[in-house]
Amino acid sequence: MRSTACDQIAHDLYLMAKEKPMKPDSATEAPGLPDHLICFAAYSVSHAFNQVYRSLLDEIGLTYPQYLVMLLLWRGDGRTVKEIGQAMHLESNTLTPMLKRLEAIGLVERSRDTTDERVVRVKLTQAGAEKQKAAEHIPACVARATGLQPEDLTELVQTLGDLRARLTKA
Amino acid sequence: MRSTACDQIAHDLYLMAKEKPMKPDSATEAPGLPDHLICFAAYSVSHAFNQVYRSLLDEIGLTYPQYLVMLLLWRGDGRTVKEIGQAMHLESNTLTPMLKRLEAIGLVERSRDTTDERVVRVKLTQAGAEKQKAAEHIPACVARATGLQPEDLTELVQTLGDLRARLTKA
DNA sequence: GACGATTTAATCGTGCACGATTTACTTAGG
DNA sequence: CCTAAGTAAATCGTGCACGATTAAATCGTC
Repeated sequence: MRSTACDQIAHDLYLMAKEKPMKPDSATEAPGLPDHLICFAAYSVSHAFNQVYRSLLDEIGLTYPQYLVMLLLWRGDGRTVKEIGQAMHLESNTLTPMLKRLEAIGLVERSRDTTDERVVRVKLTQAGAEKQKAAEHIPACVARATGLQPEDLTELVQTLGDLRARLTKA
Repeated sequence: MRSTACDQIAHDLYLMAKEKPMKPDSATEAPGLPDHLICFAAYSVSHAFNQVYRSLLDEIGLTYPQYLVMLLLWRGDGRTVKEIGQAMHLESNTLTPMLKRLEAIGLVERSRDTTDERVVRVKLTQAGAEKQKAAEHIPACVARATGLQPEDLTELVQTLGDLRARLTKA
C-alpha cells in the first residue's frame, strides 16, 4: 500500500531530476542534476522513519518528537526548555505546547526554576520514568527495520552528519 | 546561530545512542546502537534541506512542498490530485488545502475532469508557468550547498533510496 | 436499470515546525 | 537605585502531515 506510492516518488523525482539537463526520453543513465533527488531522498527517508516510529510509538501513546524529548529526559531529568530545544533543534514556540501535552498525559511536570524565574525545568513524573521500560524495545526494532549492519549504519550516519553540517553552514 | 544548535543535536543524540548499551562515560569509540542516530540524522538532514530551500523559496513565495508540486506541474501539466499525491507520497487531506493555496496565489487552476467528475485536474496558469524561470537557479544553489560532487550525491541518493525501500517494507 | 462496492476529493481534528511578537525576569551600566 | 539591554518562555498565525470520516461519482454484477 505505502510502498507503491513510495516507489512512485522515487521514480517520478528521479525522472524529474534527470529530465532538466538533458533530452526528456533519452539516456536513461548518467543523472545530470541529482540535487532534487538528494533533497527528496532525505525528505522521503525522514518520512519513512517517521512511519516506522509512528507504528511503534502508537502503542505507547507518544509521537516521535515527544519520544525524542522523553529520550532526553530519561538520560537526564530536570532540563530546561532551552536545553531541550538545543538538543532537538527546536525553540519554545514548538516545545511549549509539546511539553504541555506531555504534562497533560502525566509524563512530565513543568516548573519555574526558583533561582531564575525565567527558566522552566521539565521533570519526569513517576509515570514518565516508568514509561522508559515500555519504550526499551523500540531502538532494536528500528535498527532491524533499516536492514543495515551496525557498521553500515555508522558510516551512513557519518555521511549524513557531514552533509547536514555543510548544509547548515551554507 | 543555527549551526551551533545543530551541532548540539548531533552531539547530544550521539551520546544518547552510545550511552544505552555501554557505560556512560567510557569508550568514546565503537558506537553500539546507532539506530537513534540514523533516524535523527535523517530527520536532521531533512530539516537542514528545508532550511536551505526555505531561504531560496521565500524569494519566489513558495513553500517547499508547494515547490515540489510546481516541479511536477512544470514537467507535466493537468495532473490529477491523485497523481500528484502518488508522486509526492501525500493524500488529498494534505494536498487539497495546499492546492487551494496555490490557486489562491494564482499559480494553478483546479477543475473537475469532464469525463470523470470524481477527479480534479490541476493546471498551471500563465503566472504558474512563468514562475519556472524564477525557480531555475534553485537546483544549482542546493547542489552547491551540499558541497558534494555529483557522483557522491548520486551514491548517497542510491543509499537513501535503498534505506527508504527497506523501511517502508518493514 | 438498480444496487453494492470501489474510487476520488474534500473535510475534520490533532500535532509539529517556524517566523514574529510579547511578557516576565535578570543583569549591566550610569 | 534605576533604567537599558539581554534572556527565557509563551503566544499567535500560517502551513504541512496524517488518521479518520464523509460525499459524490463510477463501475460491476445481477
